[in-house]
Amino acid sequence: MPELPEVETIVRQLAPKVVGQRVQRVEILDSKLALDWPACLIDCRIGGLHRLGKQIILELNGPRGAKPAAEDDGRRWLCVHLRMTGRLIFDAGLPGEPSKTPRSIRARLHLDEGMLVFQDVRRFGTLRLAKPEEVCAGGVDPLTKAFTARRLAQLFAGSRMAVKPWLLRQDKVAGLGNIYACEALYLARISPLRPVHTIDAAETARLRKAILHVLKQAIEAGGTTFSDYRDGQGGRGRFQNRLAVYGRAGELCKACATPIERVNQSGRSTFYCPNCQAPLQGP
DNA sequence: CTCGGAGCCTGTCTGC
DNA sequence: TGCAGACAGGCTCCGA
Repeated sequence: MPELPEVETIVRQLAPKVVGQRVQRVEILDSKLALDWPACLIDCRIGGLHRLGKQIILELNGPRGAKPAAEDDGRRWLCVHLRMTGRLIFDAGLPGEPSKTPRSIRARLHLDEGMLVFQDVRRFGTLRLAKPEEVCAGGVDPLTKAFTARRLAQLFAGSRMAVKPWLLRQDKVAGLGNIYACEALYLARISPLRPVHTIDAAETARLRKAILHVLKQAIEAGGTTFSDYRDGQGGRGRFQNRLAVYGRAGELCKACATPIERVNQSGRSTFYCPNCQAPLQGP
């Protein structure tokens, strides 16, 4: 479940290792990924690596000496979406590594030194190559200055959705997933069941602050490893130890000792404290 | 337009 | 012990 903090962790770890390197060879091991692009990648230089919402973007500069067609500067973005169980791990290719290839490895990008391995057990993840202008940024990124309480209130306007499913909408706010949506609502003491149009200005400001706090803390902890997530070096996150409600149904709320409840919203689990996050107006 | 639900996947866990 | 079924969930697509 790589959400914003997990993707941010991966990007920060991988960037110093891969930026500046050239792509020597591309292996597509999962036919579901088979597209006609691998050849385009050969000899491209990785000019940058960044996060866009939950996506990992590899900026590729065209092969040296190639003459781009008119109105095409040859720049391409390789967009990696990890979805549920995807991993993007740098393998330095040190001698003595096991040669066996797990079935879950879907693609490998061989670089001048080492390689990027795209592994994904459930095969929900995607790889696609696009021109930068074709890549949609989605909603506002919570870590940017554009993510103000006023902006959040504007986005809320007109919707009657419950706030937790609303927070998962990447076209509104890009980067939140189930874990951090639950955690942020707990921190803001807002019920996940509340329709967004009932959330007032003070609560909106509180929620914005809670989202930022949770995301920053999670990035500091290297993300949350519930089961599948691994960082760019194959390591685990540490934020799972600090989750207040997610995955803790039946355990007691740290603030008021009320048992944490789990409900289903739009087919997804929501965890919350029914006392701290009372459906009707907070304290 | 808005919203909920199915479907995509496969490893793991639960219950008979 | 073995096996079927439920479950996990980010995102897209479809229908009410």
